[in-house]
Amino acid sequence: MQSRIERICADKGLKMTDQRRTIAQVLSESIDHPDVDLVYQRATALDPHISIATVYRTVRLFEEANILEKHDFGDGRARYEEASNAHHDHLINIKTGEVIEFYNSEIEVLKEKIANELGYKLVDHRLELYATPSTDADPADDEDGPS
Amino acid sequence: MQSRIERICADKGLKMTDQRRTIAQVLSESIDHPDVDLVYQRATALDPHISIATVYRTVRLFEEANILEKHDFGDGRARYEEASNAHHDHLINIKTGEVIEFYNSEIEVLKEKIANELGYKLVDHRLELYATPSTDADPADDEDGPS
DNA sequence: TTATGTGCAAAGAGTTTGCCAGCTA
DNA sequence: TAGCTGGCAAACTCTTTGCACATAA
Repeated sequence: MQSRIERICADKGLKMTDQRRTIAQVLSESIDHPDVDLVYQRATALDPHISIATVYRTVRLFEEANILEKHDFGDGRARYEEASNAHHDHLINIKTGEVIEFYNSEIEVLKEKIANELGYKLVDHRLELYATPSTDADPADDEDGPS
Repeated sequence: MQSRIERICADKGLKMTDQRRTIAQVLSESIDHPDVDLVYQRATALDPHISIATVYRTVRLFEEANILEKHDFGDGRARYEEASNAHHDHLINIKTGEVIEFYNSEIEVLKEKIANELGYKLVDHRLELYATPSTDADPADDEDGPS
């Protein structure tokens, strides 16, 4: 069974090895934003014949092929997620490290506008909100397990 | 003559050495967002008896004393600026590396609102716009009226 | 005087790379 | 088969730290 990313690799004509296939599968199945070490752990769990260097080379390859997006949430290591056509920003729960994606069109418009008013053309941007759960709010992932 | 930062250090009761005084002066006079190496270069130009380790230790000390703000603009090294009470975000000119500060109250409000709607309380945030200068020399060519 | 700061070099963390064997197309 | 790919360890960048000496208060 081809993973989503493996299919994209095939479309792009990338040579597929077992290692790349495994890493592609791991990334296709990751709904979080894993760092290289986490990808490495998940990949070696499926197939021990993968080195950390290959993970680094492969995520870079995928990033350059626009298959992955690289993020830096300020903890000194790169985190990856599958590239999506739908742009979004990130809210990082600083209690748990969990990353929540969100999109807000008003903010998107403002970003463009600010750049223009300063005499620039927006090429890229980064918006990250670092936050703690509201005490009385729904996202209760502390003790209670999900059902 | 005491630099602005040196005065703050005195207020906070930090022990002042020649090295700290020099680094404080360099940072007080820097209107850009220098990285550690640049601070080191500027400091050693004033006084060669300063090691890079001391610069690292001093910027960390100043950061912990809320004298400096540390930024990470995605190039793998930390950049510093004097802490100001006035919050602002950054636009990075990707052609030159120049950093422009800006403040937009609409964005500030939206950040809070988004976090709240997701069930979180905003603790910190980061907004960076990566942009190139508009080819047109006149920045006032956007259709929206200025704020 | 005494706690603290500094210089130097070594150590760390994350990431990249040279080289040769191994595998894909 | 030809040439790209992977494993391993060494190298690299940025940053921190152990230790002995120097210095502010």
